[in-house]
Amino acid sequence: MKNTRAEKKEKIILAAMVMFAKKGFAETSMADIAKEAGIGKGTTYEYFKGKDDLFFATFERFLEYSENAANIGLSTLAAKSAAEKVEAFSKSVLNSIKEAEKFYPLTFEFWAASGSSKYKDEIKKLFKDFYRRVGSIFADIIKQGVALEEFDADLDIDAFVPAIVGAWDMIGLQAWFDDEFDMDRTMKGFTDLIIRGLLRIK
Amino acid sequence: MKNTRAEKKEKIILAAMVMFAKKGFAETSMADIAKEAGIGKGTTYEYFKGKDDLFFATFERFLEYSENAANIGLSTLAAKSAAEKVEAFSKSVLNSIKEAEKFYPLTFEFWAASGSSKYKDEIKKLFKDFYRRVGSIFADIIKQGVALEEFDADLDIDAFVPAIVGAWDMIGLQAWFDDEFDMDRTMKGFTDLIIRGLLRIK
Amino acid sequence: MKNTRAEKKEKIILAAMVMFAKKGFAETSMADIAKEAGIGKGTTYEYFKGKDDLFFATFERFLEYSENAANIGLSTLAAKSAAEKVEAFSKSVLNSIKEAEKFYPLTFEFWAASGSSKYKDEIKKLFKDFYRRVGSIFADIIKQGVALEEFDADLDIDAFVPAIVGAWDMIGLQAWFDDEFDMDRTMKGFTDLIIRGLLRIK
Amino acid sequence: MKNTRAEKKEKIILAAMVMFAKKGFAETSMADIAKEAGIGKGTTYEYFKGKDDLFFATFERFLEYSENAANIGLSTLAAKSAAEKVEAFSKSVLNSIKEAEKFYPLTFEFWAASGSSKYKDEIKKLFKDFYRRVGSIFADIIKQGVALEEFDADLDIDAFVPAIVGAWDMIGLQAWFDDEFDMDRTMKGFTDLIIRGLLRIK
DNA sequence: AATGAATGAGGATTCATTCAT
DNA sequence: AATGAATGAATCCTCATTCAT
Repeated sequence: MKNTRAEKKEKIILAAMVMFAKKGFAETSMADIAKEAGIGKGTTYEYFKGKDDLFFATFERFLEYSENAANIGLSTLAAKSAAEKVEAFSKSVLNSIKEAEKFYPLTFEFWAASGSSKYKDEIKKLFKDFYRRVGSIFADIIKQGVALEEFDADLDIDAFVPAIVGAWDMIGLQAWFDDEFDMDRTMKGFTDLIIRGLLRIK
Repeated sequence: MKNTRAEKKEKIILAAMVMFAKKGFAETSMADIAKEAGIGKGTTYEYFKGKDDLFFATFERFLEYSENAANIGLSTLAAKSAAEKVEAFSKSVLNSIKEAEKFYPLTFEFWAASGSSKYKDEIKKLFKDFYRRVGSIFADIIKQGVALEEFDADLDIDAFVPAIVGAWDMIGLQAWFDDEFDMDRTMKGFTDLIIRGLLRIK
Repeated sequence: MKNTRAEKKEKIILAAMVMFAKKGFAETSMADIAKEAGIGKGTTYEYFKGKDDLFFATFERFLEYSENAANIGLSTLAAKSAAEKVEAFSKSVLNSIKEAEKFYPLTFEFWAASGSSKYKDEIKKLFKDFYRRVGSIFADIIKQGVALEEFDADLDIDAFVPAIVGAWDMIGLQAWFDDEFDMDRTMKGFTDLIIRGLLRIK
Repeated sequence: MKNTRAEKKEKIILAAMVMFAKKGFAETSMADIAKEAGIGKGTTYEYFKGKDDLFFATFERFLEYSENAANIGLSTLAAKSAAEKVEAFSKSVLNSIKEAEKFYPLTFEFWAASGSSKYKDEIKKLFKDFYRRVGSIFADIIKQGVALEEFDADLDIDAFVPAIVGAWDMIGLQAWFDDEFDMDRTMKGFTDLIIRGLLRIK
């Protein structure tokens, strides 16, 4: 097989994600990553220009995962009513949060990097686009509900959607801080409230 | 004046906040901070054990500010109805976000530090307590609304409140990523939706 | 053709000379040389033990060139008087300096290597022998002039010849430092002075 | 005493000269220099921006020494005739070459650096100016001889002076290559020849 | 109390060399 | 024979921290 190169690159990215999540970007040495990847210290530089470059690659991979998770959520919407779709999408989001839980600190690293790293501008832009895209997926679901006259037409959908998307992210964050935090209950309670707010008032 | 010592300590903390917000924790050198504070490099060590210690002090100061902001929000609730209180509190939160906008990247640093720094456990705990406290303030407002039979009694208030509190934080985050982000509109739209969800359905 | 191996070795040596002249020994990487030679990075090691070995081969080639130049100068001495021979030899030296001008920095590298490289002793020895040989060629010309009673018999020929040979080298060096340096005029003026010094005083 | 700083800087420059002369620039590590100077590894960076910067400082110091040597030679010219002055100056030059003998390989390093180092342009310029200045000192001596009608008026002094100056440098170089090289005899023979060439032919 | 000169641990990176293909 | 992917030794440099003044 000849795609060894791509596979090895992937292996390094994964090792970097593991280490960055565990020790943070600054505290992780290139040697740590090489060791985790099971390769020589110099080999990393055959695949990435340097630590910053590798970090950025890690970020891109992270966004890809997140994006895929959102799309998978979208694909599972066989639900009948709009409210059920909202509920289903929320559950899917929750699942992807849970899956990525181990890597949650990575998110912090990327957010922090948007404030100070060499690639801060690119990172900010990619985050912005990402949140917009996810928001737009969710907004479409709601807009369908409005079209079906299930949800109220007076809502400023594009306004509150970013807040909801953000709220989801923060459920993961609070779970990170609080071992007793009940993600399921919070997600359910929040989704119920949102749906109550969305529904047409007869 | 005798409280010079406390004042100087304060000055150093402030300088550290400025530099950490600008360059991030790892990229900020103790020399940077001393320079920003207008003192000698060695002096910092007369007031703090080391960089980590100073960072932690910075974090405590940050939480204090945030806590105060929430309390100030609380103190301004002269509104009549519960819905108006929710609205007023939201506005107050928005104001404090706007005020702290320049320091937003600091939040990233603290979150990131909860994942890897020397004080990660303390930071996680303090964050957890902070979010719980803010949540509890807001939950009380809603509970009053329920008591007044203005809000629905079936709501699982403690469940969704953390999500709402989180959403507020993320409004600041998205504004950080997106220069065109309209915080006012998002906050208003979100608050309206929440209130619709809270109100008793007659 | 069967001498491919020797040709390739030659190609590598030439590539090394080009790169060493351009970037200096230390700054030139084996990859630079391989690229310049149009071969694979590992191939160099099929022909040379390592970088030092290749450098030494480069030095030997350099001395060969220089030696040939001196001999060619010698072969062109059809001039009649001894003074004319001195003049003709000087001109020939100047020509070879001009031809090698592009490679002048190489000389520095070899001189420097005589001070610190792995092969410093060999290099010193070869340089010594080289200067002695060139000096001896020139000394013979003068001695012939003495025999013909054209030059003064009281001269300590073997004493000053090394200085003259050195002076020629330094004409190249000063031209390297000084773009406005007029090599022709300097060589002519110097040769005239030397010949005046050599001639018998009647 | 407060000039400790300048003294320490000097100490580092000296240590660097010793090490560069011994191992060459590329092979000398900053640790080598620090050790030779008897200071900590990091301290060097308090006084010099980096290795290149230190090297350049070393070069400047080297030129200063050389310049002083030439000027001292000039100041000792109490000789009567112009020929005696030429002789005296030559001797003085020889003395300074002998004194600097231990550091001779340093010259190679600087010459080599003029071909490839970061500061190559500055080094080339300083070398050019240096050789011009030394040449001009020597040319003045000869011109005085011409004015006194001791030396011939037909000589193209500015033309051959650089060659003579170069020859002096190369006497040191050949002594470096050849342990048996007799600097005194070469210098004497060369000077005699030059003077013969300079004198008016009656 | 305040300072900044001195320090050395630590880490990113380069590159000569090896070796499996 | 030719290659280039892999390696780790080696080194420059930064910076948190100490300490003499």
